[in-house]
Amino acid sequence: MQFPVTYGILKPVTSLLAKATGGIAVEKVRVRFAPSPTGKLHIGGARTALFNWLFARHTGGTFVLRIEDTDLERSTQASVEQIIASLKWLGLDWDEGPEIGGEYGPYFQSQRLHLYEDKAQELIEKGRAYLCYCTPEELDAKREEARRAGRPPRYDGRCRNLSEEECAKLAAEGRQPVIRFKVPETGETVVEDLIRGRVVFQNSLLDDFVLIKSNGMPTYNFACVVDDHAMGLTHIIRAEEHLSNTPRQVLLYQALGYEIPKFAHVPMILAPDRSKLSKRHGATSVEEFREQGYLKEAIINYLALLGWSPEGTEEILPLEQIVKEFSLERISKNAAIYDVKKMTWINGHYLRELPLERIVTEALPFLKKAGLIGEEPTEEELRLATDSIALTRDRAKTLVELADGVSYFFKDDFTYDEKGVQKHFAPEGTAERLREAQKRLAEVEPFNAETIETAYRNLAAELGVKAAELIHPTRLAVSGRTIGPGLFELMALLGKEKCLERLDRAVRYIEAGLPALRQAEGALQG
RNA sequence: GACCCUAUGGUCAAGUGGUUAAGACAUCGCCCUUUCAAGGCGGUAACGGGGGUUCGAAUCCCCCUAGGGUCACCA
Repeated sequence: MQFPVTYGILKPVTSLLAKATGGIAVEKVRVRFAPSPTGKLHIGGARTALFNWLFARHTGGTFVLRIEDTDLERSTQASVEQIIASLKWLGLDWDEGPEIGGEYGPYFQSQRLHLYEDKAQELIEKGRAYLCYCTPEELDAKREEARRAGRPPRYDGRCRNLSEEECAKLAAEGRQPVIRFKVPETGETVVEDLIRGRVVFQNSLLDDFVLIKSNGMPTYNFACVVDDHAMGLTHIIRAEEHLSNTPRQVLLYQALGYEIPKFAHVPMILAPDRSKLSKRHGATSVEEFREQGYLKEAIINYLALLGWSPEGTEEILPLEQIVKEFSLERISKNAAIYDVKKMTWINGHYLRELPLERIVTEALPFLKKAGLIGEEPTEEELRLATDSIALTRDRAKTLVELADGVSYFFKDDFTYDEKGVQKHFAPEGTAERLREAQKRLAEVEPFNAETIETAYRNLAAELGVKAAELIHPTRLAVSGRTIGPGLFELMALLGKEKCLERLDRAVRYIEAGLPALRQAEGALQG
């Protein structure tokens, strides 16, 4: 095993700030998000990152990003890039970490291996750790045996007191040792958690866990402690799944003579079936939600509300407000089931409240994907996109819906909504009325929402029908749909020429296709 | 299985010994209306169960139950 990278000063400094008032030393907050790059950033991870980020921004502290890539099998460069891209997209910027460095770097654990090696060596010298030559196969067998006998599957500590000769003998067999921590056999370890309070664990229940694997890589619990200390972190805010690991880490802090940071274990986010989030629950990664047309504002806002609550009753909160209000005290203790419906509602809110240009920018990729505009949109396409989105965004909940909702402004070859045809095209006299409307429309000048509406209302009066009887079939004729923006604005944007064409097409459609449809219906009813 | 955490409507969640137990999403109804949204108004719906403590428990304690988490050379 080699340790190719040298890193700078790893000083365990906790920057102290003397408060202007009274001279009380106040520790400057340093927190981190430490994902392992074994997949995309899922919403649980994003929420943990968010809470850390919020806490840092609220307190004027430092937010560190550290990549825990010690699992050689599962870590990938692609995941690193994915996670970084998602964090950036969400706007969760870090003050130290990959791409920007910092004085406590490097920020990839795979580049800090000799630190862990040193610390493990130190523990061995202190008599707090030892070499263990048991093979994974032997351990598996023992675990299995213990399980069958109904005993807890703990490591039995058989290598705890190996002599040098014994070690040499086992090494000669070609065994690669791991380094294990010597857990006290008695006593208890207390975890003081900012959210859970005081949690006590019996040391006798813990076994001698591995610090350094036989391939030279550190385990999570070890690397985590070494780095959290080396990076001067003051608060460890992470998901509750780590609470049970914390006594091991506390033991390590003590053995290494480190000051113990403050812990805050935030509740987990569960899938709707109450189980841990996984692929089978549909979209769970930030990237997937993005692809489904969610805005970062909505995701952030929703995630902030999962496990944390503002003091007031308003739930739609701009990020600045959340930063201002955020506090660890208001984080709840119970796991939360995420509810896409609520996030979708929030998304809809931002879709109609954010500046139009912003929504257009966000929507463009979706319009391209839907084939509505080209890779390099023309001036004309951009104008139409902006205007159609302005008309439509109030009714969309996601960018995907929005792109779908404006599609008929860009494409002529839409089909008519089936139920709409039965309801609005089938009635006797519809073709005639549409023909009449078309004629009337041809004379409307200028062609704007107001003039169109006047023409329609007048025509309805003359024909002695309700305006709706004209409006509904027209909507279907010009958009293929029964729902959408106000018809007159829609037509104005579409332009006279297209409206006339589409009305004509509808009339021909009704005249050609509907008799057959009516007959079929008659046959069914008769 | 052992250990740890948690427990207020379908979901999020306020609440820290005395409240008609907030609010939001969802859902239902009404209004507005050319449709659909949005918006407005209103409705349905909760303290898991059992023991204590107390004049008084959603709030404190114990037990049970349920859910989740951890028990790896994964993180």
